[in-house]
Amino acid sequence: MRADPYRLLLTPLGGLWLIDRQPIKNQASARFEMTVSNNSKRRKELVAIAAGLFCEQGYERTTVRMLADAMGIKSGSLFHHFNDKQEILCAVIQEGMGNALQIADQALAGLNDPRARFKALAKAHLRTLLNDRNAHVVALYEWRSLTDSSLELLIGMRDEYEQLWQQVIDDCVSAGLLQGDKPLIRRFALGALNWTVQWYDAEGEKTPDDLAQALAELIGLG
Amino acid sequence: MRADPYRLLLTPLGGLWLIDRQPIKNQASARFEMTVSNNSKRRKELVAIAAGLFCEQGYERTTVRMLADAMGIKSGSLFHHFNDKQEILCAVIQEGMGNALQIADQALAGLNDPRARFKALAKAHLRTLLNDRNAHVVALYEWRSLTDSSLELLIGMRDEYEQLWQQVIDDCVSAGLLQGDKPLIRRFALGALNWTVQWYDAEGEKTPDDLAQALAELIGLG
DNA sequence: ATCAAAACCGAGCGCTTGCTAGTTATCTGG
DNA sequence: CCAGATAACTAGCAAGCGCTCGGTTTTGAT
Repeated sequence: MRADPYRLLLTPLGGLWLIDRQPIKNQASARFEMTVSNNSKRRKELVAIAAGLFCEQGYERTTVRMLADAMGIKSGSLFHHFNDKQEILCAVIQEGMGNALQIADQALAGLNDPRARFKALAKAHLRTLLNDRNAHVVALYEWRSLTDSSLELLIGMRDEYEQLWQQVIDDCVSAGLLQGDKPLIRRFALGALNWTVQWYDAEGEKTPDDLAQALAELIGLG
Repeated sequence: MRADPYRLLLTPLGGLWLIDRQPIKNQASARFEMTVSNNSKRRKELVAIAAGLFCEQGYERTTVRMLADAMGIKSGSLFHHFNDKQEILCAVIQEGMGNALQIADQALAGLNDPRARFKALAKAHLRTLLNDRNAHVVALYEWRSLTDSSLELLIGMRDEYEQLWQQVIDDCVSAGLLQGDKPLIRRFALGALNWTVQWYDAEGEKTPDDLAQALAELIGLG
């Protein structure tokens, strides 16, 4: 599963891209089968703190002692909440992905016009990407440290999200608003959007919505 | 310098994006001031091997013993060629960046038409990105493990490359071929292109040139 | 053939890592 | 007010880490 480093990559905004991967048929939505060992409120706080550290320093360079310090506990106590360090990483990414899926669903609800759906999805994408930035940056950089089973869970969520985008783009092509290779358009669009995580300045003048609008205009969907 | 994890990110294709960073004025080209301690042929081989391992496993998870094994030497001997582990990482990224700059220069030489220059640069970008993929993936994922001085060197090269792109895009806007915020267009375009490193399948039917052409068409420069 | 430089080896030091075990403190519902 | 569950602490182990160092082999120009 980890053989080819290029073929499987986890992207911000919960995008685990696996080339030519068929969506798992009829699988129950991954976001409702959270079989995490512990879902307490305290755990959520800890996950948020971990997200910050992992984002800042990287997963491998963040020691359990650093995590514990930031959480105000001793390193041993950490393992009361999580079975191992990797589980914390998984929880961080899962959190970000879950939010992304939820927000995308909401954004599309009730919209029918392909152009409007594209814009709404792009805005939702950037909002969640830049809002849960810690989690998405961690997802981008650190997915390789996940165990196979964690990866599997997250890939399920990725597939869902990917489907959402592909449908919206397919509809735009069907309506004659876009032309070209449909999966390729999805990849270019998500590439442009995901890349914002690398340069977006929250203090700057442009809002995430502005960026989404600008991208739509660039590809003739303004 | 490492304070805000969002503001400074190293991208594939030698893009170290630093928000609103002014290009260093009149600085001698970084690619000719290779003040590396050792530039032997053997070293180049070792760097290529390291690129593969770093790409596959990540920098932190690749131990000096793994590197040495792959190189057919003992771990102690490694430090005859490099002062420390980080220097190997820097060398890997530097190699990729150097090639990218060289190829981009060549691609633009003699071309005047803005549209042709855009396409040529996009093609050069993808060719080098997917050709030196190991190095660029490492640059994307592992830049945070660089020391400040290594980072400084690479940022110089990044600035050069960034300037190249901005000029080509500015010319397209001036010629009326594109419209919108010029730096934003650059970022979207590079985002779409750089993201290919995440999903491109060398065995597939599309060549890097095909992808560059498809992107040009998507934004109306076909 | 010579010999200095370059490359490599073997052994291991000092330190950090993730994680465990056994124990204590704190909270919560009946 | 107490019993049980949850949370945190103390102390440290075993393994692995980057890296050092003195000595040996290989290489290549003369």
